[in-house]
Amino acid sequence: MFLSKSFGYALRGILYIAVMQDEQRKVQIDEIATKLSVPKHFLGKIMQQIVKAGLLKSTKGPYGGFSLAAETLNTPVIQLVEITDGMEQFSMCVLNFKYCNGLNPCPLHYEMEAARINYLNIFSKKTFGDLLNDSKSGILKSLAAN
Amino acid sequence: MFLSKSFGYALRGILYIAVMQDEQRKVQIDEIATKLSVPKHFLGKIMQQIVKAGLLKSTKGPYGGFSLAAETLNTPVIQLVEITDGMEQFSMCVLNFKYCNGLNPCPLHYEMEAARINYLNIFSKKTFGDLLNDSKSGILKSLAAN
DNA sequence: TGATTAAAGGACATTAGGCTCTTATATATG
DNA sequence: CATATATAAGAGCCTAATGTCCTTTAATCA
Repeated sequence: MFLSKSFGYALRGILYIAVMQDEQRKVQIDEIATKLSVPKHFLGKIMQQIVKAGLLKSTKGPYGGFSLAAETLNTPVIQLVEITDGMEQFSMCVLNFKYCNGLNPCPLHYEMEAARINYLNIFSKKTFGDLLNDSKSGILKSLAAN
Repeated sequence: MFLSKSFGYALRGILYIAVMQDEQRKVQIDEIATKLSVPKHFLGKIMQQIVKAGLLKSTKGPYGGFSLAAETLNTPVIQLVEITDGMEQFSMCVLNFKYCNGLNPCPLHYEMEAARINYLNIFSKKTFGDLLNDSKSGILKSLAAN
C-alpha cells in the first residue's frame, strides 16, 4: 500500500473527534481507540505528532482530551499525509533512481508522474470537512467498520 | 512509496537482460548486480520468483544465466507487480477498513478508486517491450543510474 | 495540598521487508 | 568421472514500521 497504517488511524481519529466533540466535550484517546478498534497507545503517539503539527489541540487532566484546531475542517488532507508519511513518496522514483527527472527519466518516469499528480490532487483538494460532508449519514459506522 | 524495492530491482534486471542478451549469451546475476548497483543475493531471490512465474528462463552451469521467456516483451508490467508486490494494494482500503466498497464506502473510497484504476491502467497497458522502446537511446545509462 | 484523570514521553517487543552468507545442486567440459 | 562454474535454496542478520508498557507531567477538583 502507499499510505501507512498511521495515516489511516490518524484520519479515522480526526474524523471521529470532529463528529463527537462539542463546546464542552473533548474526546479521550481511550474512547477513540475502543470505538474504532485501533491500538490505543500507538494511536496516542500519532495524535501527539498531530497536536505538534497543529491540527489537533489537547489538554491533560480531568475533562481533558483532544479537539480539533480552529482551521482543521478547512485543511486539505494532504497535510495529514505529510505528518504521518512525508512527501518524499511523491517525488521518489519507482525504480529507486536517485536522479530521475524529466531530463534523465527512468523508463516509467512520465507514467508515474501522471499517477502521482493524480493522487496528490485528491489529497490536496479534499479537506477534512469535505470528507465529513461526503459521508454525512453513515460516518460513524463507516469509521468503526473493520 | 507505491512499489517495493524488489519491484524496482526486478524491472531493472529484466530490462538489462533484454538489452544484453543475444542468441548465444545469457546474462549472469553477478553482472546484473554489478552494473545496476543492486544487492546481488537479494536480486537472486527475486529472479528466482520471476523464473517460477515464467517471465524469465534460467540455466545453471557454465554459460548459464538468465534470459527472457519468449513472450516477456509483450507482457504487461502489471504481471511483475503481481509477482513482487501482489495485487492486494489495488483493492485495499486506505483507511484499513476490511469491508470498504461501493455499498459501504469509507470517506475516501470513490476518490481512491478512481486513482487506483488510473494507476492500474498504466501497468496493465505498458509492456516490457514498450518500456524498452520508449527509452531507446539512453536505456543502459538510465538503468544504471542511481 | 493531595487525589484523580488524561496526555506526553521513554523504553522496549514484535513483525515484515530488505539484505548477506553459506551450503546444496545442476551442468558443461576436459 | 571429476572439476569448475553458476544457479537454487535456506538460515540468519539489520532496519524501520508497528504495537505495548510503564513512568512522568499537567490539569482539575475536592
